[in-house]
Formats: sequence, structure tokens, C-alpha cells
Amino acid sequence: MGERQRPTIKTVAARAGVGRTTVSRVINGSELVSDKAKAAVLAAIAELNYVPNSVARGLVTSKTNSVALVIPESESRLGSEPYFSAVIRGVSTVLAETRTQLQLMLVRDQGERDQLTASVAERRVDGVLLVSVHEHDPLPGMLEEMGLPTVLAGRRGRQEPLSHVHSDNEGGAAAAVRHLLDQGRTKVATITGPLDMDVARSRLQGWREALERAGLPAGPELVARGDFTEDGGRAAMRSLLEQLPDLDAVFAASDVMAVGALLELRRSGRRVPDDVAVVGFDDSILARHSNPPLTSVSQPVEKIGSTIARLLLEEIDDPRTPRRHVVLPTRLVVRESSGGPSAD
Amino acid sequence: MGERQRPTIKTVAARAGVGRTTVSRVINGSELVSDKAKAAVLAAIAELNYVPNSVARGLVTSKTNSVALVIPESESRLGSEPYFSAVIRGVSTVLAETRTQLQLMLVRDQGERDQLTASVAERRVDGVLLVSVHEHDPLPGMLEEMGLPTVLAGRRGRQEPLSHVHSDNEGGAAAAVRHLLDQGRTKVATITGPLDMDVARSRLQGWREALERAGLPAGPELVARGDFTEDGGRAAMRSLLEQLPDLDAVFAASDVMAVGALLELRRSGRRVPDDVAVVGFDDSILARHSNPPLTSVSQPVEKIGSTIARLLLEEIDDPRTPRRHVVLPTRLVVRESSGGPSAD
DNA sequence: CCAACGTTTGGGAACGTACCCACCAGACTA
DNA sequence: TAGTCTGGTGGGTACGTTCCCAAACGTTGG
Repeated sequence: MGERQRPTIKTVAARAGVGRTTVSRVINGSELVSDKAKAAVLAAIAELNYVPNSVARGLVTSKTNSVALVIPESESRLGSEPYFSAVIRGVSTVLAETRTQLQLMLVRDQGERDQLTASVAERRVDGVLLVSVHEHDPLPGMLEEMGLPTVLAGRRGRQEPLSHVHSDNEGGAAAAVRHLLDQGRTKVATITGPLDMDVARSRLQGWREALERAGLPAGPELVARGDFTEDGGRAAMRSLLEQLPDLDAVFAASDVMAVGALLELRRSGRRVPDDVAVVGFDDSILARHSNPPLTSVSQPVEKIGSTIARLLLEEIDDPRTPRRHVVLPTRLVVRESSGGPSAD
Repeated sequence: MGERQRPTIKTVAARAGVGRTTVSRVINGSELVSDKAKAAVLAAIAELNYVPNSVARGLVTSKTNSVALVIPESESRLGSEPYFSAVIRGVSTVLAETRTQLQLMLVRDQGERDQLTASVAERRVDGVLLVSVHEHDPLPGMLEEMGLPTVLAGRRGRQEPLSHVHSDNEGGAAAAVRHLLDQGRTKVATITGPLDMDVARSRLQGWREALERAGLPAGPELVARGDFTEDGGRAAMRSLLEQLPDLDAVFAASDVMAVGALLELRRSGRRVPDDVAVVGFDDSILARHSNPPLTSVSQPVEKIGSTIARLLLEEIDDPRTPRRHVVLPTRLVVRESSGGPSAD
């Protein structure tokens, strides 16, 4: 199949009648090349259909022009959670602008985790984006120690030395609860995410604060722990109903858990929002189409993705860039499930 | 920061008191090494915390151990379509087993398309997975010409020379329509995807066949073209209702379009399923939670992902592997929207 | 006309690995 | 005892690029 050998920089140099270095300079846009030589090289490149070998280049420059996006997926949430897709989209948009490759790494078990650290140690990437970190995840610390640029979507805890981006989870949750109180609800329970994640703790904290500020109880009997899955939300709702048959509102820390809660409420014979009002978090596509449509806290997920990517590129570009953290605003989208006037 | 120079194979050789080649042999699992030398090398590797440089290795072997997953995203469907997430998950599972990296490439516009072909030409990947191809997409042909192993999820047309995997779209669609007919419906319209995609054409064909086999009309007035988006589904539904106010069933070629249709039906005052029955395709998380819950054709999306990955790895391993195509079965999941006995 | 200078150029490293091949020691054969 | 294997070993080279440096080339000013 006329599959000739791929041309190298040497072939091009010979064809253009110049040295290797000159070709290299043209490729990399150096100014120190005469117009004549430049033209000759460009012509040769076009004729030979030459494309630089990025692996060879990477060997000498020790840059790979690619970053890793790490998504832990033990709970197989990718798929049900549109969150990850949106983050990917945001990341991808920014990376495309700078011709940076995106390595996607789904980490399910310990084996894949080991592979990941090995891959990172091999310096196959210039930096790492970490999504959905847990409190005691060893990975961020390892990356920090290795001196590899790293940016988190979310954070391990309130003191997060690494650069990170997250939305105003506490404020969003508080707004959700205030909205429920405004509708006249007084027994507002909550379904949390896994409490070893800051997102989950922050949303719980927002719920608590809003209640306390209103002088209402926020005791542990109003809290059920979920795991950001539909089944988890369903189970949490069931346990809440057993403990507090007379609750009149629930704030779920994610839409997926909220729709699980909706199913359980219906099963138990409650009407939403008449008997129990429900608010979720994420404002995903699910919220618009659930029955009833779900009031939810909207967060700019795609923007989180683009922001972490941008921060990472800057740190790769200049490793002395100080670590930063960015908080993005949330917005409450009211629909039928909370009994307020619908936005749709 | 005690950030010493990374150890190379040479450092290890010196430390272990052997030659470079012996170290290389140990790393690559050659048998021709004495136990003593092997032990010494292994010890040195552990002490120095040595990790082979995959870029250097790639330069000499001209293998990158990574494949590209290309997702065209002009319609910004990633995010709303859980389809892509599931494919990613399936692909990732298989790749992890063989320590192959996954490069994710979202292609939105011509610029990104050019970047992609350049990146592929640079041989930064050993093979390419192509998802959601359109009929006249030049990319598959280019890849074929370059001799780069390529596997498609979906196909360009009935004659697809490249290896590909898809679900039984025609059969699934036909089953959906037969189910509607079983419920006593007689005016069954359809909302198609973009007809330059084989998935869309096949599902349309399945709809047509089932109707004709039942001796029912399947004329163009029963067909509205969508684009796999919610808004597209909504618009298509509207135009169908204008043309045929008395239709009593709709088969939409995707769940996302189906929920758009549901919104439009409600807006027009129709009850689902009493006045109009609706069936979707994909059986995504949306289907379970829409109002009413959506009868839908389930396809094994994650399996599509794992299958294309497996086929690709085999072609990379041995390029003389004959091209194959795999068809995976679908299954109808009945819920309320079609008026049949619900499965939930 | 020559020295000094700036511009342009190209050859020789080096990056870290895999593979070819030549070599060595010891065991085994004749 | 000499000759032939055979399992182990390591040095040289190549992969395709970038970068350092020195050389070649005008050009300018004294």
C-alpha cells in the first residue's frame, strides 16, 4: 500500500537543501530564519506531507502536551450523573484551544488506582485534574509531593493547599432551605452525600445553618446519609420517613438522590409537593423531567470544568504560579416539587 | 525540595552492578536473566524508585499504548445523552485491563477536527475509536487510508468496511412499534434522528417495516425529523401534531427526543398514554423518571463500548486481523407512557 | 581595507529506551 | 583434552527531535 516510511526532519532538510536545525526553527516559529530558507522548508514540508513526531519531541523537551482528567468511579456514577459529562465538556473546550491532549482515567478499584499513579510517575502527562476527591484520598498528596501541577474540582477539606474550584455549595444549600422555609415548611430533613467528601459536608452545613438561623431544629434525626446514587437517595428517604413520618420537606444534596427520594415518597403514599416538598442539587436534565419537576440548585458545572483546565494550564506554563481557589456562584431554580411558583 | 533527577535505566544498571540491557530485560520480563542479576536489578529499581520513561520507550518501539476515543459533539449532546458516558465507561473498563491509555477527543468544529487529524497523523495513538459517525464523515476514510486501526460504534452505511459494533436498531424499533400496535394504536408516527446517520435511518426503517407488515400506512406525513436533542424532539412533535391532530402513538428514536415530545404533548393538552402513547429508545435514566415513565428500547451501551475497545486492541495487536462487525441485541422495557402493563 | 558586529546556519551533542550482535563462562560432547 | 553448544551479559547504535555552540556570511564603521 504505497505506505512509505514517514518523513523525518532530516528528510525535509535534505529536500529543502538546508540543515536539520533550520527546519526545526521553522517548525517552532523561530524568527531567526531567512525568508528564503523558510519558504524552502515550508514547501518541502508540504510536498513530503511531513508531520513532526511528538514522541521524539517529548523526549527532549520532557513535555507531553497532555493532561490527565481523573474520575473516581467506584460508585459507577458516571452515566447517571450528568455532572461528569459537563465537567469533561468544559475541560475539553479549554484544552482544545491550546492543543493539549486529554487523557481520561476512570478509577474504579485499587488496581486502577495503582495504574494511575504509575502512569503519572511515568510522566506521561504534564498535569492532573482531579474530580470528586474524598477527604483521605492519598492521590492529591502524592501528586503534590511529586511536584506535578494539579488542580481539583472540589476540595479535600476547608484547608486545601492545592488549587481548586468548586461552587458555593454551602450558600446553594442554604438558599434551597430558605426557599423551603419561605413556602411555610418547618420540618426540613436532608439527604446528604458521603460525608468524607467536602461537597457533601458543605451542603449539609448550608442546610444546618439556614435552619439554625431561622431558629428551627437541625438535629441528627433530620439527617440521612446517602451516597449520591438513586438507590441511596431512596433508602435514605425511607429511613427518614420511618423516623419522622410528619416531615414536610427534604433537601437532597443531588438531583439523582432527589429523584430516588421522589420514588420512595410516592411509594409511601405522600404527594409532592402537597405533603412533602423536595429540592435537589445540580439542576441536571433529570430535574426538568422528573415527576413532578424538581426544584434544584443550579451550579455552573461546565464552567467548573473550564476553570480547572485553565488554572492547570497556567500552572503547567509557570509552576511558580501561586495556588488559587475559585468559588463559583449557584442559583436556585424553582419548579413544582417545592410548591413554589414554577419557573418552567 | 530534594527533587532529585529522575533515575534512568543507566542509574539502575550502575546501582545493580549490571549492564543497561540486563535492566531492560528485567523490566520487559525476558527469561534470559539469571536469578541473581534479576534480584539485584529489582532491588535497585525499588531503592531508586525507578519508573521507565514511556516516552523514550515509545520513541524506539513506535507504540504509544494509547488509543483515541473520538466523540463528535456538534450538537452538544454529551451531557444530555447518557449514551456517551456509558460508552466511555465500557471502553475504559477494557482498556484498563491492558494498561492502555484513553485519549478523549471531543470534536465540535472544523478547527478541532483538523487538530484531531493532525494528532492522529503524529501517531500519538495506536488506534482510534469513532462514536456516532455521520454518513459522509471523511474521518473514517482518512484513518483507513493511513492504515491506523479503527473501530466504529455505529456505521456509515449498510456497507461498512471498517470494523464496527452497533445494536439491533432496526429490530428494536420494530419491536417498539409492534408493542404500540398491540396496545391497539393505529396511527403511529415517528420522530427520527438526523438521517445522515445510520442509527437514525435504521430505526426509521424498523418503524416502517413493522407498520407495513401490519398493513398500516407509513407515509411521510407520519415522519418528523429530529436531531437527537430535546428541543428537536419537541419541535418534531409540534409539527406532527399540526399535520396529524389525530395520531395516537409516537415512536421517538431517542429518549431525549421522547421527553421533548412529552413536554409538547402536555402543552397541547394531550394525555399520555390515554390520547397518545410514546416509546423512546435508549432506556436511559431519563426514561425511568419522566412523567409518565417512558417505555423505551434498551440497548447495551456499555457493552458497545467494551466491544469496540476489545476489537480495537485485537487489531492493534495484529493488524492483519480481518475486519468484523458485531450486532448486539435490544430489549423493550415497557412503562406507563405506552399504556401497556408497566414493568416498574 | 580591515576589524568588529549581527544575522543566519548547521553539526554535534543529548534525551532514555529497545534491539542487534558479539562475547564470555561453563557444561557437555566427542 | 579440545571442541561445541547454550544460557547470560553488556556495549554500540538507532529512534526523531531540540538545544548548544561555533562557523560562515554579509554589513557597517573607522
